[in-house]
Amino acid sequence: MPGEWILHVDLDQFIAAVEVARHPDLRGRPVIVGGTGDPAQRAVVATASYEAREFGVHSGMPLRTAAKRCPDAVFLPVDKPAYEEVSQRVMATLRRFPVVVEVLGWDEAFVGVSTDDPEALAARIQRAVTEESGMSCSVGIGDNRLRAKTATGFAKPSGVFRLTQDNWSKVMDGRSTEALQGIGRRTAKKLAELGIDTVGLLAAADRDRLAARFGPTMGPWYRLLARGLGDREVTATPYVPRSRSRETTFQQNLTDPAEIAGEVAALAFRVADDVVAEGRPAARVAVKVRFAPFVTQTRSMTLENPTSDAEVLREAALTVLGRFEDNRPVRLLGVRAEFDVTEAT
DNA sequence: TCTGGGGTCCTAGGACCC
DNA sequence: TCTGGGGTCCTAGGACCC
Repeated sequence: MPGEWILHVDLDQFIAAVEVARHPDLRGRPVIVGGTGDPAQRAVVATASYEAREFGVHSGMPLRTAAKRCPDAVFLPVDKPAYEEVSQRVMATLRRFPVVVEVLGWDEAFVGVSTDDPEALAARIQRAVTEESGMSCSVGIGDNRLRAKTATGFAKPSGVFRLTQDNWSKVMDGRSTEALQGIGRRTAKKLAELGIDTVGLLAAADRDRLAARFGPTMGPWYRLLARGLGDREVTATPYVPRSRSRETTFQQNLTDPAEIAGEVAALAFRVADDVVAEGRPAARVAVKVRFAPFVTQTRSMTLENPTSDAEVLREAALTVLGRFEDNRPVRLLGVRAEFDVTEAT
């Protein structure tokens, strides 16, 4: 009987790769994609090519900072439709194999498969993706989702790596807890304060102590993560979104209340379009305000009745906006619609 | 680090109800 | 009701991921 495997397929430097594929003269040069492509604007790096990463440029970094670190880089605007198109082509390639494909985002997917030779399948997938879309990808092989996804990190760029119960401890125990998907900088720091600064120590940590510090769900879950345990299920069932949101950071802070209200109304209309497209009514409306210098607050309300009506959503957003008391300059505004979670059968 | 945009899930306190 | 315990909803915020 062939073994059950999970492959995590992750496109290398995806956004930068799409740009290089259509501008071949950029190959080998530091390419940085983000915002409108103007490094003087308030925006951050969406993706940097490996050449740009050599200069310490990474995703999430302000474009301004990226420009200082790598002044010779080519800066390009984010072109969502272009990335979506390439992404769909790649996913179609994956679906052509006798596997279950679960799409996680533009540039990654889980593949569930029954095979005796996952490495051979990974290599075939890499070849097919490159031939059909010009993208290179890395593949993590695991006996569950967590291990497959973690393995991908060791496969980059364009390689294959297998992580299972057999080698998890050997590979992971000595690493920082931040190497685990789900543990970020903040949690790693809190863990370190408890004397837990490696995956191995977290795997052996006391359950009750973790629960006392991080809550009954998160505490014990961190311990499972450290042991490499997790879900094995891969499903092709389309994901049902919980919310839709739109937000904007302004190049200049807003101070005029009428202008702020106007922007919130405009965002509410955009969200309403998304709600209509989703085909399910919104049950809740939230407004997010980031005041200068960088203080973020949210206010929200549950609607009397779920609705897709743009006017009702706009009214609700403005009502919620009225509940903010701060009147410092506004750097960002956002509107989110939340759907009721319907019980799937 | 003068710090985007679009998401998800968990926690915790108070309201409210029985 | 000088007052318990449990369940659930609402709201705000935190953390994380790509």
